[in-house]
Amino acid sequence: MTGRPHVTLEDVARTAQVSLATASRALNGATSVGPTLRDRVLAAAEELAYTPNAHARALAGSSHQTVGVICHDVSDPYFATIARGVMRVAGENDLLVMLASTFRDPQKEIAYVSMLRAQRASAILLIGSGFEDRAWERALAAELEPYRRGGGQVAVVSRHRSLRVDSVQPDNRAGAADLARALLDLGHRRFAVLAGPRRLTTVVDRLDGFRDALADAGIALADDDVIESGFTRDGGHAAMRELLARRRDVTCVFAVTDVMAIGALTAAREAGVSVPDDISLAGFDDIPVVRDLTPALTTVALPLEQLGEQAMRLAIRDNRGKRSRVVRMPADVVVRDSVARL
Amino acid sequence: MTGRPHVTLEDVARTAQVSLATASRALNGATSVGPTLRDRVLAAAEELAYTPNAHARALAGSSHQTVGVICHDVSDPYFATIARGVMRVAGENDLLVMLASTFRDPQKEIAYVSMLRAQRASAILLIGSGFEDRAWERALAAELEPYRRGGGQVAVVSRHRSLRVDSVQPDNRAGAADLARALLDLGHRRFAVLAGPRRLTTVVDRLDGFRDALADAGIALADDDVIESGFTRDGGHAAMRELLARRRDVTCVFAVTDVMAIGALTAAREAGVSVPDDISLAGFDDIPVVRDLTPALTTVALPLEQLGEQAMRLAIRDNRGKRSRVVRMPADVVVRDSVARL
DNA sequence: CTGAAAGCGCTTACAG
DNA sequence: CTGAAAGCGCTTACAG
Repeated sequence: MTGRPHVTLEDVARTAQVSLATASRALNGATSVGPTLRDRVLAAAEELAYTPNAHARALAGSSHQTVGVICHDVSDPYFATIARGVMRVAGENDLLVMLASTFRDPQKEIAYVSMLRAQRASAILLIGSGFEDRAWERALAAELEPYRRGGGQVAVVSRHRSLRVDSVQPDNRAGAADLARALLDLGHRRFAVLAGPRRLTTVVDRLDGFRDALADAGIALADDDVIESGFTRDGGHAAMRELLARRRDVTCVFAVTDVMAIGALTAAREAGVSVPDDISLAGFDDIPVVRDLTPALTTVALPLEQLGEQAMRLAIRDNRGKRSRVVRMPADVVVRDSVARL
Repeated sequence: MTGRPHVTLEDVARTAQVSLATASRALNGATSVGPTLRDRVLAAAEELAYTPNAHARALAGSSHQTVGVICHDVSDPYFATIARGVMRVAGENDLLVMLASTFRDPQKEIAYVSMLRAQRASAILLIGSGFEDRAWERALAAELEPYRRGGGQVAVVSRHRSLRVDSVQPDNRAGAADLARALLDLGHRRFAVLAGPRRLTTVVDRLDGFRDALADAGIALADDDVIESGFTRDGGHAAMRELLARRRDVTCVFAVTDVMAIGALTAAREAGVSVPDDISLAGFDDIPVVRDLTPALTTVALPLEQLGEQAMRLAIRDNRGKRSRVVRMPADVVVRDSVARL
């Protein structure tokens, strides 16, 4: 820090000609302070443009008004929409949010938890899929454990295999199964799935739900019918290109996220393949923009903003000692124009 | 904070049987500490899962590794994309970002600056349009002034009339003018504009640029040709509905942001009006998803991620004493399928 | 290279 | 109602 030093409580106290304690009390309103002195303190603070030092406050034992939120990528509409819910609840509770983007690097996730721990964030929210990776899970737990022991709250959105913390669980598996059944009802029998990396629990859950429902109807989804690609718009685009190049007899494609479906839709258009006339397409999440696509995308709707709101509420409501809470969120199939009835 | 108290440096020092000073030095690596003692300290810290208290560090005069970022709405693709650039640079510099969403409430913007000031964030970034409002500007300046005096860095993206701080300026005016000329070249003569609230500087700049370029070509844009609406997808949707209801002879519509254009596109589709066969449509920003729309949207491309990166870089590179820096960013017209040649 | 001690800016019992 | 003083958990001259 360069420049003139900060104005401190001491400056305010001196200007108001009161003790440090009185200045502190007057500013915090809590304990009673005589009106004369209080006004003098307030006036002095105003005049000096005083702002309390949050670090000193936190150290001295007052409240930590910050929470940490870790997501994979803020610019992904899925996270951006969840983040909106998080920010709203945070704002309502006068909390400051420290938001970190891991850019899907598991190591960064752990590094950020560590930083947030150092900041003594009162809560840490992990938004987004966990990784199916034992070593990573252990390392994450090793950071989270002492954090919680020190009184920190932890809440996650999506499934993290071995983390015993409060969580908001979108019903990925059931939603994908419902989608499969809806598509079967429309007459589809030959499917392909555009999937993200299988180390992501979300991918695994959706894929399993979809596959199992098909199996229940006597339809097998071969490994070959699942194209694994990046968990992004470009990943979906590439996967769809690959699928179309193979020229298979697929009538319906399920992209495990809307973002991938968006890329897939454009890939189809570029290849001169009409959706849904030549091939049907469905996604998952119901991010805001999918109803503005042409055709509007059939998908499994998750109440994204609520996911964020709920996670934040879990983190705010202390839950010491009790066992971890789980808030399940519904996943509802929304049929739009991107799927055809056969 | 409930639960067991945090592990402190003192615990580490005791465990390692060294002084507080030595433990501190060993952990920070800076000053030299004998290898034996250093190893003992590191082992103790590891064993106790020690994490330094960032508040104590900040108070004691070490570095503040946090920066504050204030935007209107994280879930808006425009901000989300800019935020991506911000997060990347922050990550590269081991900075933690405190992100606040004002939800377009000017008062909240000021309140957040105040909170960030209290946190002693080393820099504050204001992302997004300023408001054309004298009282608000004064109040904002009243927070920012003492912050900067105390050594805080400030950088903004977009124009803020009276804030004399470092800024990243997308060329809204010139970009809109270029767009107007491109549309004129395609043969359009009757235009309408779907605008956001005029108290936003971004709206004013784009509108003025567009209008002036038309005027230069001898075409007047009547007040009546400008429909003011919300700065959102739904705002664009409503504005387009209104325009179509008026059944005017407009051949081309300019929505001042892509997000509004997306809503407008759907409104047209719902009304059975074909874009671009019946009416042409253009946006501004080039958020990622617009190339995936049908038709792909003609727009004015802003290097959004770079906007965020540059702002963060300005904030990181100290600029004490020198006058405020301005980084201009190009705005390039990208013609896609949503506009027809007449 | 190592340690004792002051100080960062607050809050909060503890007295009065 | 008000004040003197201890303490939060670190860092960093200052001595040795």
